[in-house]
Amino acid sequence: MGTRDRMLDAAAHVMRTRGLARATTKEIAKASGYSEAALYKHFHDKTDLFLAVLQERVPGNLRALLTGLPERAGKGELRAVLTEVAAEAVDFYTEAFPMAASVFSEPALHAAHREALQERGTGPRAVREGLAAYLAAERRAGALKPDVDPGAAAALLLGACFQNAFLAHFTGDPNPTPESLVQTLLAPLTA
Amino acid sequence: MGTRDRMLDAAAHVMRTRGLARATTKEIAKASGYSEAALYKHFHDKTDLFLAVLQERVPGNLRALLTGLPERAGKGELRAVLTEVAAEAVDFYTEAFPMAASVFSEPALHAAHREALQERGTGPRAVREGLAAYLAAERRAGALKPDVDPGAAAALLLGACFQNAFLAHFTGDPNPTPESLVQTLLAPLTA
DNA sequence: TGTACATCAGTGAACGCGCGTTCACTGATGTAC
DNA sequence: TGTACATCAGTGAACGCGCGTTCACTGATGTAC
Repeated sequence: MGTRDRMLDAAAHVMRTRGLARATTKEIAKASGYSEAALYKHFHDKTDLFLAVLQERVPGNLRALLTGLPERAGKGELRAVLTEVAAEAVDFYTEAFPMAASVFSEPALHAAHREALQERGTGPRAVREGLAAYLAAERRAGALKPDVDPGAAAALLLGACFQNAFLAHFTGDPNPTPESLVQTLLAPLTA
Repeated sequence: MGTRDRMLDAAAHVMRTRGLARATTKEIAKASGYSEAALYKHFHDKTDLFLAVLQERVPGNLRALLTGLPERAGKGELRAVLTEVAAEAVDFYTEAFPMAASVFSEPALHAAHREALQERGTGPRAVREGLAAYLAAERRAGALKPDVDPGAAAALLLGACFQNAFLAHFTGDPNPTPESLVQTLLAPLTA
């Protein structure tokens, strides 16, 4: 693992454990095992470092799971797949939250980040879109009713996971489980 | 409107418009029309000021709407009520997001905030709970099936609104509308 | 093989700046007699 | 009514500190002849 990677790991770690306000160049340098000056050999400035963290240290398990979804469509696994995705999504969002918060701190960082996302055609929407694509495939396969809106369904499920992750940062109170969310999403609610 | 209120307004405004990192005592003092020193006559320190913003400047329309829900249960308005709540929730979360992000910045602020919420028995969970209570009432009234989980249903709908608000801060891409979310939530998905 | 120089990752110490905070103070208003 | 003092909201200017950033430098490794 190269120096740069160690620095990104250190930055992500400090952001998560010490809070954004404590994620200073000194603190990150110390955590990485290098000098502050070394940071500037690898990143143009602090915004550049944070931008790299945002782009390269967002946890990747969920993305991998979503990539594999298309070929699992139409095999009667709908409920299992959704439950799996929901569970993974909670973990993903829980880890990503403190990093995403940094974007509300610095308008300059926010703008640069948004631009970088647009260029790469990715971003926080990609997760929703990945799940929506899978749901559309299941609909085509006949597992979902033809008038179902895959985008809305993905938004409901992932939104609940997203908010669960946020709330978990505030209180230890229990959230609805992935199973109950999927059950409630799939079943008819009205009598 | 008293001095203290003007200061809180100014702080909330600066946080929303200039970003957390620019929400300094200087900037807030300037926006409020008072000196920095005056800030310290009304708040013990900066954390105390931020804590007050978090407690007293979270937008209140949604809360008012939720308070009025119980008496609207069992009147066949289910879909309309949910759509109204969802629309209001998006506005609420959009406004509240930049302020909530501040909590990920300072562990000390986070801890103090969490403690204050616990004491007052309120917090970000209260919204979900308010909606869940309404759904439970509708279920009792027979508008929802008896095996519906009100907590999970509230989590799905509000979670989607929460994430919509977050995503709107990143890109201008359209999100699922409140109507489509409610429709997808209520209707049976599986064939 | 030895020598002279180039390259490169990384450092310690310092820099100026803007931050949160405090100080001694002011001027307006209230109050006692 | 006039005078002397108390109270109170608010200020301008300064404080020390820690921040992000840069500087001149070092020592190890590579390369030419």
